[in-house]
Amino acid sequence: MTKRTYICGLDAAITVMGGKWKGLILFSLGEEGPLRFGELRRAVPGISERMLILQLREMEASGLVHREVYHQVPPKVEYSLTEFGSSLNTALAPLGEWGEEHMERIEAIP
Amino acid sequence: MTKRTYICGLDAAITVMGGKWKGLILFSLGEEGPLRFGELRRAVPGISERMLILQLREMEASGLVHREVYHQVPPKVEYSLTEFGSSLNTALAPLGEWGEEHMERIEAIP
DNA sequence: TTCGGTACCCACACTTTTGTCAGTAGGAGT
DNA sequence: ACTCCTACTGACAAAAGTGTGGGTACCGAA
Repeated sequence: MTKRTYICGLDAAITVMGGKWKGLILFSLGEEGPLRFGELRRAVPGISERMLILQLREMEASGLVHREVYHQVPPKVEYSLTEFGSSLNTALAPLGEWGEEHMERIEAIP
Repeated sequence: MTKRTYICGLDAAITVMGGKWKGLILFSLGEEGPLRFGELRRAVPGISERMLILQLREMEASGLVHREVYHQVPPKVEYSLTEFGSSLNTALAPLGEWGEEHMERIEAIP
């Protein structure tokens, strides 16, 4: 949130995909296409409703995801990746592969 | 730090490169080769000594960086990427490029 | 004897992030 | 009338992250 300019591209990228969850949300939306709130919640195990909403709001504000409201009862809201979000997702792919490859080693760290 | 298994590779990767700094440290070490503590501090603008040390300790424990002590006075300690750290750095490259490409858009977000 | 330079460590306080547990709207089904 | 369903919202507190200002050790130089 500091108004200064980022020191490099990686810095900027890390800022937009913030904490622990945004990457996973991006990943889920990329893999499974548009998802409604409840589906997304199930797609990202361990996240609380509150966290999911907060993250989605930020990602919407960043232009990473699109929020489509269907005026129904009970309510239905669908989240999907924008072009921007999709491009981030692509850039994130190698990182995901790296994680897969070194999964055992990473799990042994704590 | 939770002992459960990660839900995907991206999850695992995000865990090892933790917060805001580890990616930048990795990047600096990758670009400028082995660096001593003070040099690293200058290479990552805005980080405090305390943070740098904490992050380096964690990264050492994760096997991402190697710490080489030279028994001199005044002290000299050099940090460098391990193979493991280097591979993460490579996987991080596309993310850095993405950030560069969309820098303006990202800066306009807050 | 005092000072400079390097790489740290420690205690404390503050800020940000994350979790928990309630509660709301409003039409449909019973 | 009452309950169910979904997507939220809000208050509160615990946990994690981060900054600040000090201190330590060591040896050589002045």
